[in-house]
Amino acid sequence: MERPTRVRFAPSPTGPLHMGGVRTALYNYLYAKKKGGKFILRIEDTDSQRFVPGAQEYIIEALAWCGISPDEGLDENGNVATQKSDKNPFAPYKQSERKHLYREYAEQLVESGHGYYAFDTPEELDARRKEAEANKETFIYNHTTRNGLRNSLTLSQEETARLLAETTNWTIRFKIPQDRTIKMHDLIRGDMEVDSNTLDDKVIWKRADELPTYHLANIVDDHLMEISDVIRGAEWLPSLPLHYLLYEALGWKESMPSFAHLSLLLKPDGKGKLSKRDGDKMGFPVFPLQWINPDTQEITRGYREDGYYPEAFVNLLALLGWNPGTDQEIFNLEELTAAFSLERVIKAGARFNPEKAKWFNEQYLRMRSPEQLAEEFRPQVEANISNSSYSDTFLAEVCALIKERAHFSHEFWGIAKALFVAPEEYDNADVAKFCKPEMKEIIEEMRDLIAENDIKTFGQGEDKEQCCNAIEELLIGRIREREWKTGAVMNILRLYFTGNTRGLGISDIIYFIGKEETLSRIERGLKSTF
RNA sequence: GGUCGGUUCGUCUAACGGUUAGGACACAAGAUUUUCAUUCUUGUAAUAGGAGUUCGAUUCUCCUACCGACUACCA
Repeated sequence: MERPTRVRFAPSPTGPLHMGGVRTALYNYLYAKKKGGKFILRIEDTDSQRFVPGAQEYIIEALAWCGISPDEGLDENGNVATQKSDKNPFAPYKQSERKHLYREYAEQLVESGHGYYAFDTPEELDARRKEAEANKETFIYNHTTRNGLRNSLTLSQEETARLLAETTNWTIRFKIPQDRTIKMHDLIRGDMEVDSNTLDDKVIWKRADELPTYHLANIVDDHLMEISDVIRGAEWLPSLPLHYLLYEALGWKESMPSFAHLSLLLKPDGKGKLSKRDGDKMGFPVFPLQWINPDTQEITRGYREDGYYPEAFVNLLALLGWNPGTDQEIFNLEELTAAFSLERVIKAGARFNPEKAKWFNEQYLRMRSPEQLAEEFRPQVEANISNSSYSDTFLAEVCALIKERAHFSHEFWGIAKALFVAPEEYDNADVAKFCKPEMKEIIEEMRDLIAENDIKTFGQGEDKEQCCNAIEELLIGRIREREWKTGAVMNILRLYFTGNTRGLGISDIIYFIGKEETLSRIERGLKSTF
């Protein structure tokens, strides 16, 4: 029986969305699109203690930047939907606004014997755990211990009723069945089984804030929202047996979604999973967007602000733990959708490699047209030159020349600066190396050669290649004729043009700066270095 | 400690039980170039260890080691 594919990404608004979270969202999105289904966003804010202002907005913005916007969950204004509509039939999509729903199911579990009221305080439980630890035992809140604890199973009906009415710190726990082997299936990992006696009677509802815990809210909402497949991080694998039992106890076993658990993203070096600190330490972002901590105003860098294209970010994330089985590495979102399958998701954790991330961006940068790049470049030019009036064509031609020298478009100014402004100083080591006294006359002759000839440069009607070829023939022609060393001559010119002897080609520079500026820079160089 | 998951070049990964174990990033060398970068060519480099099943194991089973997650009235 095929049912419509409906998957959800269900983050908790406790801070900015980590790149691992974005990957989970991406895989959900790809899976949904591949199957012609729906990708749903649900905000899981059942932890009133850990709510962080702005986190929810951050999540929405990050998904939008990546181009993986949800089919359901947001209203026309881009906020989490609270009202039912054609687009959002299961609204609200935020658990705090669904809180009235959960208690009913928790009570249902108590009535059917799958749950009970527990009156233990956190301190009491903590003491029990410490005690067990001291005796080198493991404290499990289950059939071996629950009968010795304060709950509706051990207390009289009257006492239970009294505590229920008079106190507010009780919880509802799920009663894990005894001596069961729970057989589970994961779309990525295959079959697994767990002995129910190793499981804890988890809290599923808290009287203190009248909110469910993750486990209950998650199962109830996935059921109510008719979720067909749950694709989530591997950190949830240990709770899968509990979730199986919850579906069973609620009578929803038949419509239980299938599960897929994604492996974690690991640190580039060392041990453990990728964390915010690694990014700070090693100089790469861990978050899609910049995040400003509302309490401390501390700024955490993001891929967007670091100059990554969203396409590149999505591409590199997709290949971290999944591959198409071919040598293709560059995919746009449509191609990813077509190629994606959970069967090819890797079981092992993927170590993130910042170097490869840069390579991906470089690939996308090269795919962009000179005109697109010019748009990105113009603000840099304007920031460095007041009243600049360079044409789109000029900037586009510059971008075409320099695009292969950059990983990011924000590097453009640094690479192309010499095409806009004369160097302010000359590299001392280069001067010492190339500006030998005998070169002075040679450079003067080159200057005169340029001055005496009709040199076509940008905007003079001919295309760049023709102009540059002509310039090169003129200069190299003379150098050959006089049997000078090409490098010795050209590097001095480059030094005068750019300030050092590394970088752009001489004829390209002359083409862009024009004859007048060329002569002026040579003149100034001659005066300063001999 | 307990439960669960994982393990192929430094990294991401490919390989119906039969391959000289392939590709990419990074690195190195060479070629090209007026320099740098690009580009091209080449190279270094891996099946965690041990048993077993099999004619044959990276692939299947078990054990060991290591790594990770979880072990909250957090998600």
